[in-house]
Amino acid sequence: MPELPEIEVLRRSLTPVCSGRTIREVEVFEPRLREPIEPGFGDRLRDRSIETLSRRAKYLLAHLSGERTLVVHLGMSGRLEWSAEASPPGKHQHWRLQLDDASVLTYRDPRRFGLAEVIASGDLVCHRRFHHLGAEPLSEEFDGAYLRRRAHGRRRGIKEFLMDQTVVVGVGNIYASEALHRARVHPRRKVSRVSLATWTRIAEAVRETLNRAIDAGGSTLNDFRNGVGDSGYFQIEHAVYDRAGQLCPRCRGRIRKIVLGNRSTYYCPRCQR
DNA sequence: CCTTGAACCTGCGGGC
DNA sequence: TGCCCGCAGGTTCAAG
Repeated sequence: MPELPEIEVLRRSLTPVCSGRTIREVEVFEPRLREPIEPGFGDRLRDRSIETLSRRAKYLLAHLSGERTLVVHLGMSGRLEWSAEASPPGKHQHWRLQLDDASVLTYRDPRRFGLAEVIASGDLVCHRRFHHLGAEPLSEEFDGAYLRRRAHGRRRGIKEFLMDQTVVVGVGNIYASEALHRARVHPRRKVSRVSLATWTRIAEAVRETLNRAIDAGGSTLNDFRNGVGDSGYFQIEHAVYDRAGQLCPRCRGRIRKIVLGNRSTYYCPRCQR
Protein backbone atom coordinates (compact mmCIF):
# COMPACT_ATOMS: atom_id res chain seq x y z
CA MET A 1 0.00 0.00 0.00
CA PRO A 2 2.64 2.43 0.85
CA GLU A 3 5.17 4.62 -0.81
CA LEU A 4 7.06 7.39 0.90
CA PRO A 5 4.11 9.77 1.38
CA GLU A 6 1.97 7.13 3.05
CA ILE A 7 4.74 6.19 5.49
CA GLU A 8 5.40 9.84 6.24
CA VAL A 9 1.69 10.48 6.86
CA LEU A 10 1.58 7.40 9.07
CA ARG A 11 4.57 8.66 11.03
CA ARG A 12 2.99 12.05 11.59
CA SER A 13 -0.35 10.62 12.64
CA LEU A 14 1.19 8.20 15.12
CA THR A 15 3.66 10.61 16.68
CA PRO A 16 1.23 12.46 18.98
CA VAL A 17 -0.38 9.29 20.32
CA CYS A 18 2.74 7.11 20.62
CA SER A 19 5.70 9.26 21.50
CA GLY A 20 6.59 9.17 25.17
CA ARG A 21 4.51 6.05 25.76
CA THR A 22 5.98 2.91 27.25
CA ILE A 23 5.37 -0.51 25.71
CA ARG A 24 3.67 -2.59 28.37
CA GLU A 25 2.90 -5.80 26.50
CA VAL A 26 3.69 -7.36 23.13
CA GLU A 27 1.56 -10.02 21.46
CA VAL A 28 2.62 -11.93 18.34
CA PHE A 29 -0.25 -13.74 16.60
CA GLU A 30 1.30 -14.64 13.24
CA PRO A 31 5.09 -14.40 12.93
CA ARG A 32 5.22 -15.21 9.22
CA LEU A 33 6.13 -12.05 7.30
CA ARG A 34 8.76 -11.33 4.62
CA GLU A 35 11.10 -12.58 7.29
CA PRO A 36 9.65 -14.32 10.34
CA ILE A 37 9.28 -12.25 13.47
CA GLU A 38 12.09 -13.33 15.75
CA PRO A 39 11.28 -15.16 18.97
CA GLY A 40 12.87 -12.38 21.02
CA PHE A 41 10.72 -9.65 19.42
CA GLY A 42 8.49 -9.08 22.43
CA ASP A 43 11.27 -9.22 24.99
CA ARG A 44 13.24 -6.60 23.10
CA LEU A 45 10.29 -4.21 23.09
CA ARG A 46 8.66 -4.70 26.47
CA ASP A 47 9.11 -1.93 29.04
CA ARG A 48 10.90 0.35 26.61
CA SER A 49 9.50 3.77 25.84
CA ILE A 50 8.93 5.15 22.34
CA GLU A 51 10.99 8.31 22.11
CA THR A 52 10.42 9.45 18.53
CA LEU A 53 9.16 8.11 15.21
CA SER A 54 11.16 8.69 12.06
CA ARG A 55 11.23 7.39 8.52
CA ARG A 56 13.98 6.09 6.25
CA ALA A 57 12.89 5.22 2.71
CA LYS A 58 9.64 3.26 3.15
CA TYR A 59 10.60 2.07 6.63
CA LEU A 60 8.96 3.47 9.74
CA LEU A 61 11.40 3.64 12.66
CA ALA A 62 10.37 3.81 16.30
CA HIS A 63 13.33 4.94 18.36
CA LEU A 64 13.13 3.33 21.77
CA SER A 65 14.81 3.86 25.08
CA GLY A 66 17.92 1.76 25.59
CA GLU A 67 19.31 2.34 22.10
CA ARG A 68 16.93 0.05 20.28
CA THR A 69 14.89 0.78 17.19
CA LEU A 70 11.74 -0.94 16.01
CA VAL A 71 11.87 -1.20 12.21
CA VAL A 72 8.55 -1.64 10.39
CA HIS A 73 7.91 -2.04 6.68
CA LEU A 74 4.37 -2.32 5.35
CA GLY A 75 5.17 -4.22 2.15
CA MET A 76 2.20 -4.00 -0.23
CA SER A 77 -0.70 -4.50 2.13
CA GLY A 78 0.53 -3.71 5.63
CA ARG A 79 -1.31 -1.46 8.08
CA LEU A 80 -0.19 -0.09 11.40
CA GLU A 81 -3.15 1.21 13.38
CA TRP A 82 -3.49 2.87 16.73
CA SER A 83 -6.62 2.63 18.81
CA ALA A 84 -7.48 3.95 22.24
CA GLU A 85 -8.32 0.53 23.57
CA ALA A 86 -7.83 -3.11 22.66
CA SER A 87 -10.36 -5.03 20.59
CA PRO A 88 -10.43 -8.76 19.72
CA PRO A 89 -7.69 -9.69 17.24
CA GLY A 90 -8.93 -9.71 13.66
CA LYS A 91 -7.82 -11.55 10.55
CA HIS A 92 -4.24 -11.08 9.35
CA GLN A 93 -3.12 -9.38 12.53
CA HIS A 94 0.53 -10.25 13.10
CA TRP A 95 1.39 -8.43 16.28
CA ARG A 96 0.34 -5.61 18.55
CA LEU A 97 1.81 -3.43 21.25
CA GLN A 98 -0.10 -2.41 24.35
CA LEU A 99 1.01 0.99 25.56
CA ASP A 100 0.96 2.34 29.09
CA ASP A 101 -2.22 4.37 28.56
CA ALA A 102 -4.10 1.19 27.52
CA SER A 103 -3.97 2.19 23.85
CA VAL A 104 -2.89 -0.38 21.28
CA LEU A 105 -0.77 -0.35 18.14
CA THR A 106 -1.73 -3.16 15.78
CA TYR A 107 0.10 -4.49 12.71
CA ARG A 108 -1.97 -6.22 10.03
CA ASP A 109 -0.72 -7.50 6.67
CA PRO A 110 -2.73 -9.92 4.51
CA ARG A 111 -0.05 -10.49 1.89
CA ARG A 112 2.77 -10.79 4.40
CA PHE A 113 5.32 -8.84 2.34
CA GLY A 114 5.94 -6.57 5.31
CA LEU A 115 8.58 -6.72 8.01
CA ALA A 116 9.08 -5.95 11.68
CA GLU A 117 12.27 -6.28 13.67
CA VAL A 118 14.14 -4.69 16.54
CA ILE A 119 17.72 -3.59 15.94
CA ALA A 120 20.39 -1.72 17.87
CA SER A 121 20.01 1.98 17.10
CA GLY A 122 23.73 2.20 16.37
CA ASP A 123 23.31 -0.23 13.49
CA LEU A 124 20.81 1.96 11.63
CA VAL A 125 23.27 3.35 9.10
CA CYS A 126 25.21 0.21 8.27
CA HIS A 127 22.48 -2.39 8.74
CA ARG A 128 21.97 -4.61 5.70
CA ARG A 129 18.46 -3.19 5.34
CA PHE A 130 19.71 0.37 4.97
CA HIS A 131 23.32 0.59 3.87
CA HIS A 132 22.59 0.22 0.15
CA LEU A 133 19.73 2.75 0.08
CA GLY A 134 20.00 5.82 -2.13
CA ALA A 135 19.17 9.46 -1.46
CA GLU A 136 16.10 10.66 0.37
CA PRO A 137 14.14 12.55 -2.28
CA LEU A 138 13.17 15.33 0.12
CA SER A 139 16.77 15.97 1.19
CA GLU A 140 19.24 18.57 -0.06
CA GLU A 141 21.38 15.87 -1.62
CA PHE A 142 18.67 14.95 -4.12
CA ASP A 143 18.84 17.13 -7.21
CA GLY A 144 19.49 17.00 -10.93
CA ALA A 145 23.24 16.66 -10.55
CA TYR A 146 22.81 13.73 -8.17
CA LEU A 147 20.53 11.91 -10.60
CA ARG A 148 22.84 12.53 -13.52
CA ARG A 149 25.79 11.20 -11.57
CA ARG A 150 23.90 8.07 -10.51
CA ALA A 151 22.68 7.47 -14.05
CA HIS A 152 26.15 7.74 -15.54
CA GLY A 153 27.02 4.69 -17.63
CA ARG A 154 23.66 3.05 -17.21
CA ARG A 155 21.16 2.03 -19.84
CA ARG A 156 17.88 1.54 -18.00
CA GLY A 157 14.62 3.26 -18.65
CA ILE A 158 13.90 6.26 -16.48
CA LYS A 159 10.93 4.78 -14.65
CA GLU A 160 12.80 1.69 -13.47
CA PHE A 161 15.70 3.97 -12.52
CA LEU A 162 13.46 6.14 -10.33
CA MET A 163 12.02 3.06 -8.64
CA ASP A 164 15.48 1.70 -7.86
CA GLN A 165 15.82 2.17 -4.10
CA THR A 166 19.61 2.21 -4.37
CA VAL A 167 19.28 5.43 -6.41
CA VAL A 168 16.45 7.29 -4.70
CA VAL A 169 14.22 5.88 -1.98
CA GLY A 170 10.51 6.07 -1.43
CA VAL A 171 9.33 6.33 -5.04
CA GLY A 172 7.13 3.36 -5.88
CA ASN A 173 5.00 2.37 -8.80
CA ILE A 174 2.29 5.01 -8.47
CA TYR A 175 4.44 8.03 -7.76
CA ALA A 176 6.98 7.06 -10.43
CA SER A 177 4.29 7.35 -13.09
CA GLU A 178 2.93 10.53 -11.53
CA ALA A 179 6.33 12.22 -11.19
CA LEU A 180 7.31 11.44 -14.79
CA HIS A 181 4.04 12.88 -16.00
CA ARG A 182 4.70 16.02 -13.99
CA ALA A 183 8.21 16.21 -15.50
CA ARG A 184 6.83 15.55 -19.03
CA VAL A 185 9.26 12.65 -19.51
CA HIS A 186 8.33 9.39 -21.23
CA PRO A 187 8.69 6.45 -18.78
CA ARG A 188 10.63 4.41 -21.35
CA ARG A 189 13.24 7.08 -22.00
CA LYS A 190 16.76 5.75 -21.41
CA VAL A 191 18.63 7.45 -18.60
CA SER A 192 21.62 7.80 -20.91
CA ARG A 193 19.56 10.23 -22.97
CA VAL A 194 18.51 12.70 -20.30
CA SER A 195 20.14 16.14 -20.10
CA LEU A 196 21.10 17.85 -16.85
CA ALA A 197 18.27 20.34 -17.30
CA THR A 198 15.83 17.46 -17.63
CA TRP A 199 17.31 15.67 -14.62
CA THR A 200 16.73 18.84 -12.65
CA ARG A 201 13.12 18.93 -13.84
CA ILE A 202 12.70 15.27 -12.87
CA ALA A 203 14.15 15.81 -9.39
CA GLU A 204 11.83 18.74 -8.86
CA ALA A 205 8.85 16.74 -10.13
CA VAL A 206 9.61 13.86 -7.76
CA ARG A 207 9.86 16.23 -4.83
CA GLU A 208 6.68 18.07 -5.76
CA THR A 209 4.70 14.89 -6.33
CA LEU A 210 5.70 13.42 -2.98
CA ASN A 211 5.16 16.66 -1.08
CA ARG A 212 1.72 17.19 -2.53
CA ALA A 213 0.72 13.64 -1.60
CA ILE A 214 1.99 14.16 1.95
CA ASP A 215 0.08 17.43 2.20
CA ALA A 216 -3.04 15.66 1.03
CA GLY A 217 -2.64 13.11 3.82
CA GLY A 218 -1.46 10.25 1.59
CA SER A 219 -4.91 10.27 0.08
CA THR A 220 -3.98 9.34 -3.46
CA LEU A 221 -4.19 5.68 -2.47
CA ASN A 222 -7.85 4.95 -2.36
CA ASP A 223 -7.80 2.51 0.54
CA PHE A 224 -5.13 4.28 2.54
CA ARG A 225 -5.74 5.10 6.20
CA ASN A 226 -3.26 6.84 8.41
CA GLY A 227 -2.40 5.34 11.78
CA VAL A 228 -5.44 6.74 13.52
CA GLY A 229 -8.00 5.79 10.90
CA ASP A 230 -8.37 8.95 8.81
CA SER A 231 -8.67 8.34 5.11
CA GLY A 232 -7.25 11.60 3.83
CA TYR A 233 -9.38 14.03 1.96
CA PHE A 234 -9.05 12.97 -1.67
CA GLN A 235 -7.91 16.47 -2.54
CA ILE A 236 -5.49 15.05 -5.05
CA GLU A 237 -6.34 12.73 -7.89
CA HIS A 238 -3.83 10.81 -9.90
CA ALA A 239 -3.02 12.55 -13.14
CA VAL A 240 -2.24 9.32 -14.99
CA TYR A 241 -2.06 6.32 -12.64
CA ASP A 242 -4.91 3.86 -13.25
CA ARG A 243 -6.43 6.25 -15.78
CA ALA A 244 -5.78 4.43 -19.07
CA GLY A 245 -8.08 5.72 -21.80
CA GLN A 246 -8.93 8.90 -19.93
CA LEU A 247 -7.76 12.37 -20.89
CA CYS A 248 -4.51 13.87 -19.69
CA PRO A 249 -5.40 16.73 -17.35
CA ARG A 250 -2.62 18.85 -18.84
CA CYS A 251 -2.92 18.41 -22.60
CA ARG A 252 -6.05 16.34 -23.17
CA GLY A 253 -4.00 13.53 -24.72
CA ARG A 254 -5.23 9.98 -24.24
CA ILE A 255 -3.54 8.23 -21.29
CA ARG A 256 -1.91 4.92 -22.09
CA LYS A 257 -0.98 1.87 -20.00
CA ILE A 258 2.14 -0.17 -20.70
CA VAL A 259 4.13 -2.70 -18.67
CA LEU A 260 7.71 -1.91 -17.64
CA GLY A 261 9.70 -4.25 -15.45
CA ASN A 262 6.55 -6.22 -14.69
CA ARG A 263 4.78 -3.14 -13.35
CA SER A 264 1.84 -1.28 -14.84
CA THR A 265 2.92 2.11 -16.08
CA TYR A 266 0.73 5.02 -17.14
CA TYR A 267 1.67 8.03 -19.20
CA CYS A 268 0.43 10.56 -21.70
CA PRO A 269 2.00 9.97 -25.12
CA ARG A 270 1.19 13.54 -26.13
CA CYS A 271 3.03 15.53 -23.46
CA GLN A 272 5.61 13.03 -22.17
CA ARG A 273 8.68 12.65 -24.37
C1' DC B 1 29.12 -4.56 -12.54
C1' DC B 2 24.25 -4.21 -14.77
C1' DT B 3 19.60 -5.68 -16.18
C1' DT B 4 15.70 -8.60 -16.23
C1' DG B 5 12.31 -11.60 -14.53
C1' DA B 6 10.33 -14.38 -11.21
C1' DA B 7 9.13 -15.45 -6.55
C1' DC B 8 7.08 -14.39 -2.26
C1' DC B 9 1.45 -13.97 -0.44
C1' DT B 10 -3.75 -13.04 -0.11
C1' DG B 11 -7.82 -10.64 -1.71
C1' DC B 12 -10.57 -8.48 -5.02
C1' DG B 13 -13.03 -7.46 -9.20
C1' DG B 14 -14.24 -8.64 -13.88
C1' DG B 15 -15.63 -11.89 -17.31
C1' DC B 16 -18.03 -15.88 -18.45
C1' DT C 1 -24.19 -17.47 -8.05
C1' DG C 2 -19.65 -19.30 -8.63
C1' DC C 3 -15.32 -20.20 -10.72
C1' DC C 4 -11.10 -18.72 -12.91
C1' DC C 5 -7.99 -15.34 -14.20
C1' DG C 6 -5.36 -11.31 -13.79
C1' DC C 7 -3.93 -7.81 -11.05
C1' DA C 8 -2.43 -5.13 -6.75
C1' DG C 9 1.19 0.24 -3.38
C1' DG C 10 7.52 -3.83 -2.46
C1' DT C 11 11.77 -6.29 -1.99
C1' DT C 12 15.05 -9.80 -3.01
C1' DC C 13 17.54 -13.18 -5.49
C1' DA C 14 19.13 -15.82 -9.44
C1' DA C 15 20.29 -16.02 -14.11
C1' DG C 16 21.93 -13.99 -18.28
